[in-house]
Amino acid sequence: MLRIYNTLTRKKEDFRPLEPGKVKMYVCGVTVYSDAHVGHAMSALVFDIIRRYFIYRGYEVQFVMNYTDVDDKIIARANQTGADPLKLAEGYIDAYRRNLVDLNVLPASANPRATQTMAEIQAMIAGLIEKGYAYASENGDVYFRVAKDEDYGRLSGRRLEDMQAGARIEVGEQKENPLDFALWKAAKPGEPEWDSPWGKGRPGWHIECSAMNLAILGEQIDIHGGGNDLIFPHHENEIAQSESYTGKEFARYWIHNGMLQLGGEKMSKSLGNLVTIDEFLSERDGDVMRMLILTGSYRAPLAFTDDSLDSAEKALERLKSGLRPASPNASGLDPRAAATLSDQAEATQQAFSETMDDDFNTPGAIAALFELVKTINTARDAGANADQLDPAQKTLRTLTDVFGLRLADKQGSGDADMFIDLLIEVRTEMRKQKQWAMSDLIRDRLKDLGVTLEDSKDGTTWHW
RNA sequence: GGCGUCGUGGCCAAGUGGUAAGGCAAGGGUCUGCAAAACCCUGAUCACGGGUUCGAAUCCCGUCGACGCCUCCA
Repeated sequence: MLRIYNTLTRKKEDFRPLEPGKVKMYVCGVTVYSDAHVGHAMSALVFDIIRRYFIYRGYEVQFVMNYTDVDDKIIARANQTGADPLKLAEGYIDAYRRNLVDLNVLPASANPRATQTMAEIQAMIAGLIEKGYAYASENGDVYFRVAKDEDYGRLSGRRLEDMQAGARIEVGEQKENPLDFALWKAAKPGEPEWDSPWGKGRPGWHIECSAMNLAILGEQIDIHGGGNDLIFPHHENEIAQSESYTGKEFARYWIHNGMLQLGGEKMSKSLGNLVTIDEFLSERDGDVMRMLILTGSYRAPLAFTDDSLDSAEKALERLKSGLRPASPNASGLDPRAAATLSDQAEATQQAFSETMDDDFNTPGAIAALFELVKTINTARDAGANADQLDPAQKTLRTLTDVFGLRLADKQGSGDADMFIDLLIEVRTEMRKQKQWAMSDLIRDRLKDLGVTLEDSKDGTTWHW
């Protein structure tokens, strides 16, 4: 039984989908007003891994991730640069899409955008007004009436009374209660605007997610995810809107990833302590970021440092070592010794699932994979041939696929392979004649070109 | 101040009642012409102080500390 830590109850709970065998999940995407950073990558990767695990377990997964393509920051940014806000957003959406591809994140079932969900958003706002959960102010804003929602605050564990103290109404807002939040914002001059029953304007931030969920996934979903910085107010408000509108429980399980830390602090656009995904990928492979996340637990803060990345990179190499081919002249193991390979493969597969079932415990699951790697390497050293290694290596490949790791060699154009093989063949002859100096030169020069040779008593292997 | 998460070997980190997985780093060794890789061996009593229990890293109370949210934020 898969167990998930539910932010709503602060407990691990058995996962029971609304519909057997199917998972509806929605993850809050990004507001596209600048380049995405590795913190966004973390969130995308965490939920990609969760999604892939559901698929591995045989679920049919509907995965929706939105783009917030109209909001204050986008408008502010556009005004600074003289660009059109919607075009600006479009550009950043394209960039983020490319980032996700580079990070090997599976494409979402749907990527709704605020600007393309306008009808649904307005319908929902109108419904909320009708039910008394929202009101339009004189200036054309529409606010959600927090006091009308008895269990407001249940996700973030806050009580309205506690929050009243520090809350203030900004100049120009016409709220009944300082904690009321905007569903619709009246347009100011020069801003993107849409017609509505309340005058020209644009949606507030929270309503788009509620409307998109309703439009694409329906009134109830299994899993709602996002960074834990969204718990309040964003997800709290989503619950308030959706449940007030439909009268039904919105999401069964709320999953939140921890924040990526740079210099001991949360990486964020407002703090400015960020590394963009593009910057990261120019330095290291996307697998490294994924591995970093896998070696930590998704709910905890994660340190993004050179040391932690180096460590992740090495760990990745270690996983890859399990996939290296048998030695060219392997003599083969006796059947009994070979059986330990398939035994371990089976044990690993089981340990993998058991561990992952416990709230996606990736560090534990990775540990299981390392055990398999060790068994494979030991067997290879002992002379296992390709056929004997195959089942265990297939298992390793399958399970690393579940994590979305590509484990690809650095380059490997393919065309060079035959020449490298030829060089090795020649070098092997030289080594037989003890021409060490020339043999070492070939090895060194190939190393400079990124090709690593490894000699063993059973022959020479190479990898990029 | 309120709400929440957390504090395990040099670093990262699993483990939520029965005497501490795994990775990285370090040291020693095997293999090897050398190198690399791989393999083997070596290390923690779990922030601190109380308490519950036959028994606690694991439950309870307190202290200290870190981080997140309480305004936009993955």
